[in-house]
Amino acid sequence: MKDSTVVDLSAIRTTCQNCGLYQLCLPMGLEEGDMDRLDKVIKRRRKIEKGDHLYRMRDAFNTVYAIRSGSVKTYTSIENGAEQVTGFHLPGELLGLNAVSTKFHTDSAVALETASVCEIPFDRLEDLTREIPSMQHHMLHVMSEEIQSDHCQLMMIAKMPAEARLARFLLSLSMHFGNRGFSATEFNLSMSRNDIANLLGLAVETVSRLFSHFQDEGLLTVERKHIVIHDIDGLMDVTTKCPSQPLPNKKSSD
Amino acid sequence: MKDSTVVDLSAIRTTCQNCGLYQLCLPMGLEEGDMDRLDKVIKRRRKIEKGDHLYRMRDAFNTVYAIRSGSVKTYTSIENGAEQVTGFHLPGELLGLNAVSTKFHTDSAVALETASVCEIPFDRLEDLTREIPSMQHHMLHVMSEEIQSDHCQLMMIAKMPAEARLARFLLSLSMHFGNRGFSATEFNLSMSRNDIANLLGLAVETVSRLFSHFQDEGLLTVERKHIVIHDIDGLMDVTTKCPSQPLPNKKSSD
DNA sequence: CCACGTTCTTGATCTGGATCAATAGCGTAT
DNA sequence: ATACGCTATTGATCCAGATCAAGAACGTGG
Repeated sequence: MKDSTVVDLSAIRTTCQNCGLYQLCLPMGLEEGDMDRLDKVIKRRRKIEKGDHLYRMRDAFNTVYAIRSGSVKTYTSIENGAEQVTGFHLPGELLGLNAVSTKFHTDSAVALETASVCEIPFDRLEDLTREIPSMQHHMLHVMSEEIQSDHCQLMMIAKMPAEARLARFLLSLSMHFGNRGFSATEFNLSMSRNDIANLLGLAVETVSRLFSHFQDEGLLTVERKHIVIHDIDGLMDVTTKCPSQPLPNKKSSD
Repeated sequence: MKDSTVVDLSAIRTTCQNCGLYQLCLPMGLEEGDMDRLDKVIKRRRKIEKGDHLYRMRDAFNTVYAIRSGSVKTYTSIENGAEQVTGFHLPGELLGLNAVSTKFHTDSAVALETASVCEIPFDRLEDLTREIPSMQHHMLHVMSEEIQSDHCQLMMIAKMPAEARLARFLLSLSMHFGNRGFSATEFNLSMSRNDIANLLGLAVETVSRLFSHFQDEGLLTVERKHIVIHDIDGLMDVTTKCPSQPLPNKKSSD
């Protein structure tokens, strides 16, 4: 369904070099020779259908996944069966590294839509990491980025009101799409309202109401999964609407 | 300013081998020879007074810190001046690694009481990491642990009621003290109520009330900073008091 | 010693967002 | 088509925990 013509597929075998995502993904910053070595350990193009799991909590950890297309949700489940969404992941992102310390996964990863991923055996990756300095740096880089984004998420849930959380979520999606060459103002949500609510620590109903509210304000148009952002700056204003904030330079009315 | 006095400190110079924390800290799992190499790059025993900063947000990142004694709070500040506490850190913990991706710190670290830390230049550490496989693994280990604890924290703030959060916080402190050879049931809090509230995403008043409440229930005795836990199991029960939980075996009144 | 600032506790009130409830829009299997 | 299940929207009510307010306990410096 992807390359439907008669050409032989081996000739057009994808490599990191022609992946189009390589600047966002693992090979970022690698020299050509090193990229070839990486290429050799990667099992490419595993196809994943919506609802399929890349891995599940408690599975043994031996593979790292790079998303090529589609989107993936990660979540952890708690004793009592409740579920906490920890993130939505777009092409170019690396998944699974947080299991290094436990040797088994502490979260699950499920496709939100048809997706394709590259699989990288972790032990082979660790070898490479040792041999290629910039690769080592990159691994630490990826993990420290994750820590930072978690801190940000933490702060958001702990301190920001519901509307600011949703606004920030939408802006972050918009930015990611923009970075990947898609429209930053018009896109489809691959996740349900439920998943969004869960990620943001809100109830579904609240998310739904907020979408309607944003639409009433003229900030965006929402039709089910389809979003068109009309006023990025307006959304950013919402982001900073924290109760504890003095907001000295706004309107100057007082 | 490094080796200033006349007594010869070298005789009592601490090394990782005799640190007592080495099983919790960076040298964990290293062989003796490798530990010596690590020893050589570590600047030991920087003394930190209460309120002093190890580093501040936006500082250039070039050093990783290992806590030897005392305790340290990490926090990020948001645009508007609000502050989000991201963690309290006890002896044996490694600080600063999350700045790898940005090359500058995205959080600040301040001593909650007099503390001493080891400083490790990151570039030297990265070299070592490349040369000592188990060290490389350990670095990833430490970071993935941090990610997991952040996910846990996220879940807690997003899904658990106030009392469960405080109970979990106390149990986690208790466990950490226990692991370090101190009493798991009697200890002093080095952080203020304000800091606790901030970490847990609550108001100070709520934390204060919960302490009183726990005391009324006979779970613990609290006198300012001094805590004595009387009923660990009871506290654990509180931890699982989530509203979304069916709790079939509770009272059976309906 | 007392004065002043900080941190903590406790009580009274208020509110953002959860929960409950009902309906509407879609998807998809028969 | 029709029926069933799932997801989303919208309204009405409720409550956990925030906010406001007032003391009390402590620390620190004169």
